[in-house]
Amino acid sequence: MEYLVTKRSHPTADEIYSSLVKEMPTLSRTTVYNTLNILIGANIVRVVTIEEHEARYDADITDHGHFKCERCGTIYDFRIDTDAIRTEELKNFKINEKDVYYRGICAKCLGNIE
Amino acid sequence: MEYLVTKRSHPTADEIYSSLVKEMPTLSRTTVYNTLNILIGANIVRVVTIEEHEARYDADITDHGHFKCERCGTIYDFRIDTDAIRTEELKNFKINEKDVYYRGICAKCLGNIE
DNA sequence: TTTCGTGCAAATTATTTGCACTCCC
DNA sequence: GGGAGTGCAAATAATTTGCACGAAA
Repeated sequence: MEYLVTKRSHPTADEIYSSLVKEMPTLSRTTVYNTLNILIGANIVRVVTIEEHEARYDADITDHGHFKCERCGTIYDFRIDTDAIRTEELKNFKINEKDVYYRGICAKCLGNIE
Repeated sequence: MEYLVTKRSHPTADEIYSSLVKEMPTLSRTTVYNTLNILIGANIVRVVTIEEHEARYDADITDHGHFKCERCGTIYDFRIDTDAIRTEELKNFKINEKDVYYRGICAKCLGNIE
């Protein structure tokens, strides 16, 4: 948990394992998954599934979107005003969770191209 | 492709396979995946990754959000005005793709509970 | 003949599960 | 002792890949 909070990137389970196993040599992947699932159940951690094949984890559970640069792979957070999204079609729906994922090229990579 | 366009649900690769294999007994899963990937590459089909473990496919490539009912599993489309989402933080970013996923309980299931 | 779509079966990979072990009350 | 957290190794499951076959051009 401390790792997720301090490192504000959006690591995969494997990245978490690889980083932490250096300090805790006995750590196993199972424990990483177990712990993550507990944290998710407690609503302290969110899953970011911006990539199809692997889940990423985020200790920031406030409403915000994720942008993934298709060139450098960096994932950026951005604030969103979800209330601005008109959703008349979901008028009588109970919305528990909102995920907004954008993909494209970030400003840094765009600058490097020119 | 015809299947995806007529059936407006958001089937998984396996659902597509299972449905089509009845009409085309020689069909293989490989061909389903091959074809889907061609269609995705041609920007005719979008992947909906509202579920972690399996990809769903959508022949509607216009900007719209997806709502998944956690009770009945139905996936609803809803129109979104993506321009209404203020994204000053992505000012100089090139955005290629926008995915909006909501989860909760749909009106129909809410009605059944009471 | 060469190319392309197809299909089988094996490989891949993130995640889950079964089970055994240890630590701590 | 008993429960919880841990870790190994095997299982699971969606998707990809290697390869070979057959039709079409």
